[in-house]
Amino acid sequence: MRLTDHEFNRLTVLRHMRAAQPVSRTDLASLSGLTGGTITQIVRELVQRGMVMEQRVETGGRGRPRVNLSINPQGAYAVGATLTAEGPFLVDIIDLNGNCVSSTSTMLRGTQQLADLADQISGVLRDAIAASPVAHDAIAMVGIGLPAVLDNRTGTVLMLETFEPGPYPFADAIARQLGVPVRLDNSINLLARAMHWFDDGSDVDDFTLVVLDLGLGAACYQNGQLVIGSHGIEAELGHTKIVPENGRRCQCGALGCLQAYSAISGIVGQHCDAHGLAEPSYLVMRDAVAEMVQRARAGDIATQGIFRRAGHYLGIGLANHINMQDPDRILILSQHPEIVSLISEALLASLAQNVLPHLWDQAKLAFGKLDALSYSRGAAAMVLERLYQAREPLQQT
Amino acid sequence: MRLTDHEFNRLTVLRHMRAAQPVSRTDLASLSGLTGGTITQIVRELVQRGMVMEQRVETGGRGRPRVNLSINPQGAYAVGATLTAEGPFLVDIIDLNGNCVSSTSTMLRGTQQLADLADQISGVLRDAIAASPVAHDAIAMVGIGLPAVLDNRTGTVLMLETFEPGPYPFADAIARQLGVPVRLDNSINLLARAMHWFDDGSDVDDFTLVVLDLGLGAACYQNGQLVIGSHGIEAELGHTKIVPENGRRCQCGALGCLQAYSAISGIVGQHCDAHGLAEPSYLVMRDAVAEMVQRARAGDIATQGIFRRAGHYLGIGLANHINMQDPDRILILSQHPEIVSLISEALLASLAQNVLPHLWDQAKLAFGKLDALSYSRGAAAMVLERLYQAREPLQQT
DNA sequence: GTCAATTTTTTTATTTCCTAAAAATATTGA
DNA sequence: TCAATATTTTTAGGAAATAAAAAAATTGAC
Repeated sequence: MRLTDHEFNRLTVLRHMRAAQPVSRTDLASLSGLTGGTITQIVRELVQRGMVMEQRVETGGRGRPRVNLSINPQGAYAVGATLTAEGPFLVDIIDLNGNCVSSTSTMLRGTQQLADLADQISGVLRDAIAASPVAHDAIAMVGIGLPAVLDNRTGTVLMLETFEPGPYPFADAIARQLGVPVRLDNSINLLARAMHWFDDGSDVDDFTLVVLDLGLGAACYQNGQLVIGSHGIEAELGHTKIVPENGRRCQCGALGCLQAYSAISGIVGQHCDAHGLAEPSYLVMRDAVAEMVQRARAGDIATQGIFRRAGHYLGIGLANHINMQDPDRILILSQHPEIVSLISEALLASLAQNVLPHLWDQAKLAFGKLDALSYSRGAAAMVLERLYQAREPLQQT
Repeated sequence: MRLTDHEFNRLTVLRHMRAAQPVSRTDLASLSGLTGGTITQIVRELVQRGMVMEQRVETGGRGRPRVNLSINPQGAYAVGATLTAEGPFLVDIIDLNGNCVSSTSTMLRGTQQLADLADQISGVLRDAIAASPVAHDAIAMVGIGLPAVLDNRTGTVLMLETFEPGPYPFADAIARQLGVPVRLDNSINLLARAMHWFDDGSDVDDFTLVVLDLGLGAACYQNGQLVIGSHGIEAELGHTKIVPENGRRCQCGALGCLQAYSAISGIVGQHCDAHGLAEPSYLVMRDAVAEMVQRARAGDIATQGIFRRAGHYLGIGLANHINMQDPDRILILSQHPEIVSLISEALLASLAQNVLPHLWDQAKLAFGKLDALSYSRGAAAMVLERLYQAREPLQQT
C-alpha cells in the first residue's frame, strides 16, 4: 500500500522529530525539506492528538525563542507482545519513546489450535493491561510478534510450527476479544522495526538485520521500508544453502543450510555429531553452547574449529546477501556476545574474501546485543508507524 | 526519489493503458482505481503531448460509444544502445510500443579511456540517427546500457572492465555532444526494464530476471520498482558463493562463485580443466560451448555431468535468492536455449530440493530466449519511464 | 421521426494539502 | 523604548484529487 504524499510527510516529520528531539519547527522544516507552514500544520495536528509536546526554550540570543518539540511519551501506549521460541509469552507496555512501562512473562498452556492460542493470548493481554499502571483506553494498539509465517497486512497466521496449519485470522480474533486494534508480524521483522524506529537504524534507510540465536534469521530494510516478499515471509538467511554436497541436515529437512552450521542449534549440533551425543532440546541448547564457549576459551581445538567454521560460513551466507542486495549496513544481533566474539574473526575474514571488492566496507558491519525487550519495542514500533499514519485521535479519554 | 502522487498516477494510467490497449477512459478508471474526472485530465495531457491516440469505437450497444485509447507509437522515439560484452555497439531506434524502427551494429575502436569511448559512442549515435527514417528532433531521449558499475541516477560510470576507473560523467558527455538527453544503466537492469515495461512482466510487479550468458547476472523488481542497492549495482548472482571449500577460481578473484560453474564461461572452463586445455577467450567461448552441447547430446557422460552440475548449482544459487527474497516470478533468459534445456532438469530438481517448501512453486519459473534487441528495448523502456514522469512536451516540432 | 434509455465522458464544486510570501510574535541589546 | 532578529503563524494561491451533476453520443421502442 502506497502512502499518500501527506501521510509520507507526516511520517517524515515524526521520524526527524524522533531522531533529533527536542527540535524546533524551523529545524524540522530544514531537516524534512518541507516549508514552515506545512510543519506548523502537521505539528498542530500531532499536538492536538497528544502525540507531541511543546516546550519553551531560552536561547539567550536575539529573536523569538524557538519552541522545542518532542514526542510525548505519555501520549499513548502500545502493547508489544512476543511468543518466544522457547515458550514464554512476553507482554510489555511501551510508551511513545519506546520505553517500557510494564512487563510480564507468562507460560502458555500447550496447544495445537491457533484459536486456542489466540484465546490464551487475549486473556494474558487483558490481565497484563489491567495489572499495569496504564489505563485500558490509553492503549492505542497491540502489536504481536510470532515466529510464524503470516500476512502482516491482514493479521492472518499461515503457519506456526507445532500448530495446525492456517490460515487463521489471528489478529482479528484477539482484537475482537480485547476491544483494541491488533497488528501482527514475524518476530525478526519486529526486531528490524525496532532498530529502524528507535535505535541507530533510525537514520539508516537500507540495512539488514541478522539474528544469531537458536535459529538464524534476517530482515531487510530498503528505502526505509521493510522488504516483504510475495508471501510475507522474512528473509530466510538460515536456510540459504552453504554446503552443496553432503551438508548437515537442517530442521527444515534440506541439507547444507547455513543454520545447520552457524546458528546456535547448528553449533551445538556439530559438537554433538563429533562426540556421538544426541542433540539437546531447545530448552537446554543455551546451556550446551555456554559449555562449548568455556571449552573453546580453555583452548579446545576441535570446539574452536566449530566456532571458526560457524563464522566462516556465516560470512559466506552474508557475502552472498551483500553481493545480491548491497545493503548499506548490516547489524548482527545475538543474545550471546560471547558467541559472536568467538566467531567474528573468521566471519570478517570470510566476508573480506567473498564479498565483491566494490561492495565491501568493514564499516558496514556492526554487532549488537539482543535483549528480550527488543521484540516488544519492535511490536510497539509497528504500532506507532500505524498510529502515525492514521489521523484519528489516539484516545477516547 | 519518491514520485509525487500525480506522477505516480500518470505512470499507473500509462502502464494500464499499455497492458490493456486499446482501452476506454471508463475502463482505465476502474483498472487504476482513479475517478473518471482524473482520467480525463491525465489523458488530455497525454493526448496533447502526442503520446496517446484516440480512436472511435462502434460498440453496437446503447449509450455513448467509448473512445479507445492507445499508445501512439509515432509519438516519440527512443534510442536504445548497448555495449555488448563481446564488442559490437548496438543502436536501435524504438517507438513507444517497443518496436524497432532501425538498427545498427558498430565495432568500436579499442581504448581504455572512458572519455574516448563516450566520444566514439556519440559519433555512432549521431550517424545512426541520421541514417534512420526518424527525424533528429523526434528522438526524445537516448538510453545506453553498459556492462559496468554505474550510478543510473546521475549517469556516472564508476567501473567498466578494461577501462581506466571512473567516476566519469558518461551520460553528460554524450548528451552534450548529441544535444539529446541521455540516461545510463547496467545491461542486466535494462533487460529487466524491458520485461517489466513491454513483455509478460508488465503485469508482474515482483520478479527476478536471471541472465545465463558468458557471465551470470540478475536483476530484481519489487513493488514495481527495480531494486537498486546502495551502490547502484545489479544483483551479482554470478558471484554468490556456492562451493565453500576449494571451489573453482572466478574472474573476480574469489573461489567457488556460481559463475565459475553455471555461466557459459564456467561451463567451458570446467571442460578445459578436465582436458588440460587453456580457457578460450570470450570471442570463441560460444563456439566452445556449442561443441560441448554436441558432445553432451552424443552421450558424452563427462560433458553431461558438467551441464548437470551447472544446473544443480544454479538451482542452489537461485534457491538462496528465493529463500531470501521470495520473488513472485523468476525468468531465466539465455541466448542459447540448447544450454538451458541441458541444465533445466538438474536445475528444477535442485530448486525443489533447496527452496523452502512454502516458497516453492514451479509456476514461478519460466525460461526465455535472449535476443540482442532486448537490451535496446530495455534502454527504451528506461527512457519511456522517464518521459512519462516528465510533463514537458516530447518534441519541439 | 421522436424521445426515453443508456453509457461514456466532461465539467463543476469542493476538499485537501502544498508553497511562497507576508504578517505576527516574542525576545534581546543598544 | 525600539530596532534588530529569529521563530512561528497566517494568508493567498495553486495543484490535483473526488463526488456528483451535466453533457454528449448513441440505440431501440413506439
